[in-house]
Amino acid sequence: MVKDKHIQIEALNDFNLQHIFECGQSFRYLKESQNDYWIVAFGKVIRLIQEENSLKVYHTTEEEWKKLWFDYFDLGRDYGSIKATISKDDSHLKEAIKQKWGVRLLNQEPLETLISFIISQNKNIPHIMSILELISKEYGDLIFDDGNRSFYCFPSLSVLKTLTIEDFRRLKCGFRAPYLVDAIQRIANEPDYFKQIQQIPTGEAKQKLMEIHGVGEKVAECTLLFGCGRHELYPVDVWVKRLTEDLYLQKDTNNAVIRSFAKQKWGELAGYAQQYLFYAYRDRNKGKG
DNA sequence: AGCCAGGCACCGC
DNA sequence: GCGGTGCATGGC
Repeated sequence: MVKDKHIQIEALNDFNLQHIFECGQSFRYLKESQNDYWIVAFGKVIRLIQEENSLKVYHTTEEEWKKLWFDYFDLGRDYGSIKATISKDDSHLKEAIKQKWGVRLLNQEPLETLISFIISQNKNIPHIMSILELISKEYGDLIFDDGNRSFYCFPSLSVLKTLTIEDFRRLKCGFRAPYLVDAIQRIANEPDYFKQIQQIPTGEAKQKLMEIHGVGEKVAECTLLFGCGRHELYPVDVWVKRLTEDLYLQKDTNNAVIRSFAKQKWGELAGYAQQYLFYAYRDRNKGKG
């Protein structure tokens, strides 16, 4: 159906485009049709078409796939064994994984992840996506245009650091505008900010991110889980709070207790458990408040 | 029309 | 430390 040049990836396991992109971890994709997605990251755009266990990837090369996208999709990891471990003796996870078997934790760019989750507070996913699209259209480079579809990359730090609170308000960020400016200024003013984050223990990295005005525990943990490879984190938002209380604990449990429960139950794999549970539970209950 | 959305800061105790 | 409240915006 699409005649352009592409590369072919074979023998994929535990991989489903819809599950990966619609589980709420990433915001810069466009669903062309079932099993056919455009993805914008790393200043590039690719189109992925999945059939069973194989994938056609357009607008990339074998080298680029190995260098960027393989790790982005976390393909070096055996999700079969992760799923077996976290769902052992756990009927809730067994059920969530049965429904959302193809989720993978994407290794996304830290800065874009942080900005995305600062914007995410008190918003739903479609609105987060539209704001990120606005920011990219206005301040990112046009990276693809075939007359039918066009895509803009997420702006670089050097561009972002020139934006003011008023700019972000104009981009519909509302009360988050000063948060975004504070985050960007701190990162721009500290050389290798995220390199440092990568090198320190998770708890310290979380504290450092929380120095940013407008970054609390949840945004810090989402940044670290989805953007810095800290797959042991179990970010507690309203849904995760609700589902953990509902399935495992009891109502009105303190968030710190929820996090320590997850750490004790799933250890280094808590982030995977969080994502399967979050996606399945939200799907099942959305609209019910 | 009013309520809600992958929270957070700020304010009273 | 904790619980309550306001916050910009858009979709329903």
